[in-house]
Amino acid sequence: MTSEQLLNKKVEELKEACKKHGMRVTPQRIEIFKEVAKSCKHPDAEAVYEAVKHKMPNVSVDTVYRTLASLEELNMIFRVDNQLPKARFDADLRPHSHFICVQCNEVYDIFLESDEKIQIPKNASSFGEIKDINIQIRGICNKCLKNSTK
Amino acid sequence: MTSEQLLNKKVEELKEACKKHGMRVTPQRIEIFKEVAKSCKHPDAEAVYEAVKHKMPNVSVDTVYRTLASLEELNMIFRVDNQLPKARFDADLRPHSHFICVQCNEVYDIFLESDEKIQIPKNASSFGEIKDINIQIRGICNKCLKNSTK
DNA sequence: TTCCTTAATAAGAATTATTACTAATTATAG
DNA sequence: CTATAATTAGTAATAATTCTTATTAAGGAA
Repeated sequence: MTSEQLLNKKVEELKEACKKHGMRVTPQRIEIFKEVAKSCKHPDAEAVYEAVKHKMPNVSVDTVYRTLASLEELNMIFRVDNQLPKARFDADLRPHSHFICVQCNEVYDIFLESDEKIQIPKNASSFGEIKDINIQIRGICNKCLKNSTK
Repeated sequence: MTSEQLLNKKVEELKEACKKHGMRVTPQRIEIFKEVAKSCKHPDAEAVYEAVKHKMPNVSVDTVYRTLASLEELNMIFRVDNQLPKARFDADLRPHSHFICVQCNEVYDIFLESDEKIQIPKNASSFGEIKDINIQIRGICNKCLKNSTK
């Protein structure tokens, strides 16, 4: 399946999710979702706004923030846990972790190998009902390492 | 060792770290650090400010933010990865994870049992140089679960 | 001890990210 | 076709954090 087809499939999922929750399928919603879904950059709200503006010059900042929030409620996207001032979004729902570069703030996806499995700490469930688990690895990415040795 | 003694020990560590890095030991630094170190609440900057104000009524918001940042540089405290608008701080340097309640935003420490070990995803190091790893479990804490069934 | 350099602080203004509001307009989905 | 959810534009509010400038005080030197 090409990335184009994969994206279309995700858009279809979004449409269904909207209908299921009595939300209208609007071009803005589609575009904003596609922007997050097609990027591996884990964009922030501003980046999404800038990108969507190319296709829809009239889109408003407000719509982007509102839409990102509703896509999150639909569980079509989620926020990446980070220590940065801006929220970063991810539309890849497969369980995975993130490598966050402390220098350039780039966020990379880390997928586990087939024989690996995310380990939930034994006594985690003693604190309450678990919804999800997030793992971030912080460090300096290869790109930044390369630049600093120049 | 009492918690009082433990706190004093940590303060001594801070003083040494300051000297080592050519940073002055100021009452504000001590107080702000103690406030984070003695709490298990993972306070945000505002909470630290409010608490410190009781002892030092003239302390400024700015000093709290600046000091928290420099304590972080000294590796005496760190930020808890979260999706909340406010940064939360932790002075417990022992490796541990966090349970974050999505309802009340409380942050609980999760320590691994002696036979457990944090698993770093195999291909994490392929992205760059790893500095640290963070695990958050998101869910609804026992307190909130109890309140919602009432 | 006193002096001196300069790091650190206080106070409040400024900035940044995000959210909210208004009212008029658009366009989805039944 | 129609009811109304969603959007736009523009502005305002808010919340978290950072900057600016004058002042203070830590800690080394005399």
